[in-house]
Amino acid sequence: MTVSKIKELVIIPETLPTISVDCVIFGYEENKLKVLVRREFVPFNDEVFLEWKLPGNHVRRNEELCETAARILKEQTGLENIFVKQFLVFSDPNRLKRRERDYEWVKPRIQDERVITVGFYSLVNVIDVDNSTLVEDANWANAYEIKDLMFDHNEIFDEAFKKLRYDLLHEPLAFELLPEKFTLTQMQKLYEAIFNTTYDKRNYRRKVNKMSYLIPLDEIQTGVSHKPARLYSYDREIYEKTRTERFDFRV
Amino acid sequence: MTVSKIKELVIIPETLPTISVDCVIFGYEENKLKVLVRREFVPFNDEVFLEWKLPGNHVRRNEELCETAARILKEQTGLENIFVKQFLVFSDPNRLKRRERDYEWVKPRIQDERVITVGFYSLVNVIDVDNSTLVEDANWANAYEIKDLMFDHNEIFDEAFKKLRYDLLHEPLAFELLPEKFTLTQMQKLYEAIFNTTYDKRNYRRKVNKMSYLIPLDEIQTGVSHKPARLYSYDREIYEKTRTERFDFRV
DNA sequence: ACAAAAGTGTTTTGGGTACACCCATGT
DNA sequence: ACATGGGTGTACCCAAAACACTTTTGT
Repeated sequence: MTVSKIKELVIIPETLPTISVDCVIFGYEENKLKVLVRREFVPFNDEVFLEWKLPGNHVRRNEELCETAARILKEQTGLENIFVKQFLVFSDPNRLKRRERDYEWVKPRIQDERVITVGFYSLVNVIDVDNSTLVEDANWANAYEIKDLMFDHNEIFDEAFKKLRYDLLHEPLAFELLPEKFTLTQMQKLYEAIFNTTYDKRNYRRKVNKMSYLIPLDEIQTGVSHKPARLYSYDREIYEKTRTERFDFRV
Repeated sequence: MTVSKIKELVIIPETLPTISVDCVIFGYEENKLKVLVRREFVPFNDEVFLEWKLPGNHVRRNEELCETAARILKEQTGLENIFVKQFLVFSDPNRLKRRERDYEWVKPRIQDERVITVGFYSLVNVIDVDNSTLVEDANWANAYEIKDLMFDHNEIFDEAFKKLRYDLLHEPLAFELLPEKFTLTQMQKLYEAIFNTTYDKRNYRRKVNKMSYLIPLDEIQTGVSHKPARLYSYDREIYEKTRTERFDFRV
């Protein structure tokens, strides 16, 4: 049996040795911005440390990086067809060796001591995530209270958050985190959660009312004990047709 | 003699097999935006094709990606301490195989058929480049007339140009392309070259006069056959102290 | 009736944009 | 004297920001 024959039979496809993808998965739930972190038990010096890291994985030989990111997302949340976006590459030759116990933990999991990682971020609506498909060691942490993460993952998170905020002002990303039909107040609260601020309701509405791709539906909220709000939906086609270079989503 | 002993003696350090850096080196000369491209002679089917590509290189085992980019810049232009910035990763598994003759050419130069490349861009003032240190096969091409490049390099160039324009509106990058002391008209012409447009002189000046880190010097142009212009310099420290999240360089 | 969120207009302020003439220098 | 680019001010319009009350529903 040749080596290539053996390779074909191996279930886990071959991965590239010195490159990986790490994902910052942002979630939105109860007007709060969350981030998915994974718990790991790290044995070191006869102790076991409870640590947290971002989900990540190796890149398979025949996949694009965004496919790696989509795969990580599926593994962690069960969701498919989710928006993912690369934001920065982290290439410090010592990035895995900043704390000895982290490196001891990761050593048997990598093929080369040098691993360059490409950071991706992703947006999911937490209510779409079936808690049974969320892997057991995953946890939705408050984005404003991220604890110490392993390796350079705090840095990766910080860069992802910066990029998320920038992109939200320049692309219609918010609709990845909103339900199909949403109220303007829901949209406003989402921006407030991500930018950690508050906006004036009237000014906010004046601004978003200029967006032709925000479609007011002939439908209102039901089951709320106050005046029901009008529902809106996002029309991607209108956005694609009418977008201009300089447009931004700032309010 | 052990393998590791041999490795120590090899002059060219070991490089990572599946990752490379490609550089889009922007230059500015005579109010024109240029890009450095390399000429390659590509033998294929008993013919020799003259082709062009972006400069690139493998990543050494102990260097950060930005060090790889700086090394490429030094090799191509002789310049050191130049601004470089990563902008996007290109990971199409077939990116080297889009044209058969390109792949035949590159095959003996790579360690693995799959190479993911990280795009960096860089800014140099072409008059700083000694033509004797510019490598022979390099050429400053007009950024608006880029010919067919090898592999996915047209795509890499397009993305670099997009990112350059974005960054120029949000960071004080222009000063990387301007001489130490410059006139406001020189600065305006630079933006006009990069954005391929023209601006109103009075409005442009009103805008840049609000930038506290643009220092008017007690010095004017000499040797020009018209009213000599005032010279300005850029004060990085003032910029760092006074920059705000939302500021932009749009005019 | 009350609680809770929806929905709506006006004023002020500052920035963007459009536009034309005189000035200082070298030849 | 002339050619060349340097340098300046004003008017209009629109967007940003600050600000408070009425409406509709469920309980």
